Amino acid sequence: MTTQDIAAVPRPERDAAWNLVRERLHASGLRWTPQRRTLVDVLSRTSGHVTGSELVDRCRAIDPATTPSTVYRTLDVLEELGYVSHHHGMDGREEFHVLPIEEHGHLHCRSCGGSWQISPAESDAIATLLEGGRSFAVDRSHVTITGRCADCLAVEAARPD
Amino acid sequence: MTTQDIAAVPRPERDAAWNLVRERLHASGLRWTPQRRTLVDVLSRTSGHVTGSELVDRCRAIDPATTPSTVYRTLDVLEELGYVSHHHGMDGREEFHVLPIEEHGHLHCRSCGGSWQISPAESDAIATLLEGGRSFAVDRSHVTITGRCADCLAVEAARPD
DNA sequence: GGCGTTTCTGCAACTCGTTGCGTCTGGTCA
DNA sequence: TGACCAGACGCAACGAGTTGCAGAAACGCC
Repeated sequence: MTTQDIAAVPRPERDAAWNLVRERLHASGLRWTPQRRTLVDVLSRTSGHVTGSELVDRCRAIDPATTPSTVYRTLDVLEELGYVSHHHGMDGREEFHVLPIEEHGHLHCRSCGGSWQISPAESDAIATLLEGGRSFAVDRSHVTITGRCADCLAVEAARPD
Repeated sequence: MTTQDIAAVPRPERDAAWNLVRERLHASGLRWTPQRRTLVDVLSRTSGHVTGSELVDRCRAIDPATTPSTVYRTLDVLEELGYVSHHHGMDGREEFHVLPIEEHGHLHCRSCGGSWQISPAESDAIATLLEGGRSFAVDRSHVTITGRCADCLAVEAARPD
């Protein structure tokens, strides 16, 4: 695993955003260390969802001395700065979502494990619906709904079981 | 396999429902063992939400020889029979919900960890909203929305931070 | 460049939950 | 009553993630 081949994602603003990480850390009195650089490096080449252990693995590919506790602690810091967000998948594993440009929720298929985004408008509608009757502020970026996707439904319907 | 058989059971007959567990197991070619009796015993005296490890602890209080793997495997079986349902809390821990009389989702406060039920009507509205635009069958009993409850919001508002 | 402060790291130990495997036993049939 | 066998059990090892602590090092200051 190396610098080049990961997803050919980067929009210009995205790299710019990542370059700001160091400054943001300094501004908060936090430090810029080789270990954090490694993780930011990995994250900057990642799009969509990754689990915590996947990130640990990718960091180890760059620096084999990487330890899990450092990665998870750095992820906490980056989450506080808004560079990643996390939620728990169906199996309870942590899933990190890199650079949430806009707040959105997720649909999660419990059969195939697939994941799709819920549009901000839909998250908003759900939040409004629930907030209407009670005093509760819905965290719009944490809306995760599980069920079964079209493909898995088709497979199940086809199988007489 | 669904919750349908017990969904119609009124609350007074809850104990009766548990007495049926043995028969339901037999009907499925499964066995009634002392370990399962212990867990069913614990569950029959539990309402609302419990974590897996809490259940292990309570079983150990009755039978100190209880092992976690047996408890979790039995919970899987009971979930398949519809006697419990589980979802993952904010911290990724498993949370079991005993005897889901009707399908409902949850509101979860990320500050205090509190949990409230979402009415079936609301779960339904959310499901309808999401299923409208796409091919996806929402699992209505797994709708879990996080945010902050009124109390925690008040506390945060009061603190100048 | 050297120094002091404070954050961060790495390790080890821990929790929660899962899985593989050999052994045991509940339930059935003769 | 005894034998059989699939299902269940207990153990041990594992994976993901967390935490406490002692030592390392980033960074501001002189």
